Amino acid sequence: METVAVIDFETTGLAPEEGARATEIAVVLMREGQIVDRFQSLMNARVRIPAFIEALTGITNAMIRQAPPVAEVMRQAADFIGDTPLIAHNAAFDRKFLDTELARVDRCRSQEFACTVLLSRRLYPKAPDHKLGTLVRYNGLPVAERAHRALADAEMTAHLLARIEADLKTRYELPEVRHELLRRIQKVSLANLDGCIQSFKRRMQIG
DNA sequence: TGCCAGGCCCTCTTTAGGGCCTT
Repeated sequence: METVAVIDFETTGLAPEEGARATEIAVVLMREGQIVDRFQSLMNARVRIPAFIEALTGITNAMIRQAPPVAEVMRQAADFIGDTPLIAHNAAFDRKFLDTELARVDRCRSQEFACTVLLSRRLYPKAPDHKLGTLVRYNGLPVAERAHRALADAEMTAHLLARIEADLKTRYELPEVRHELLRRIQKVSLANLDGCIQSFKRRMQIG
C-alpha cells in the first residue's frame, strides 16, 4: 500500500525569496487513510519572527532561540520523508520553503507534490472557501485546538486528504486512490474532472 | 508616485485581470 507524506511549514513570512525562513516543520505519514507516523520540530534559523506572525502561530522568538538549528532539523526531516510522495495544503507555498531549506543543507527533493487546495476546489466546489479550517469544518472533520502550528495543520490536512480519497473512491467506484491520480485530478478543470477519472479508470482497467 | 509573493484558478479568457491560499 502507498504511503504519502503530508507536510506543513510555519515560517517568518510568505516568500523565501523575500528572506522568509522556516520556523517549524511537521510531516505526517499516511497509509490507507490512517496516520502511521509523525515528525515535528521547531527550528532556529537565527531570524526574527515579526510580531503579527508570533500572534498568528503562537511561535515566539523566545521559543525559536531554544530550538535546534534549522540545518539539523531539515536533515532529520529529509531523512524522515525520503522519497515518499508529498501532499500539502496550498502546496506551492510549502514546496518553495522545502526546496529552499533543503538547498541550504545541500539536499534536494526528488518527489512530486499534490495539493489539497486544488483537489478541494474540484471535489467541494460549493464549500464557502478553500481555507484549511473551512474545509475541515465543511467536511465535519476533527478541528485542531491550535491551528497555525505545523503538526496541527499537517494533521488537519491529513484528515482532509483521507476524506478526499474516500469521497473519490465512493463517487467513482475506485478500489484505491494513488498519488498519481491526485496529481492528474488537480491538473484538470472542474468541468473535465469526471472525464479525467473515467479515462484513468479505463487505462487502469478498473470497472 | 505607487507598488512591493507567487503560483494557480476562473472567466465577462487566451493580445488579461482579479481573486484565492499559504505565513
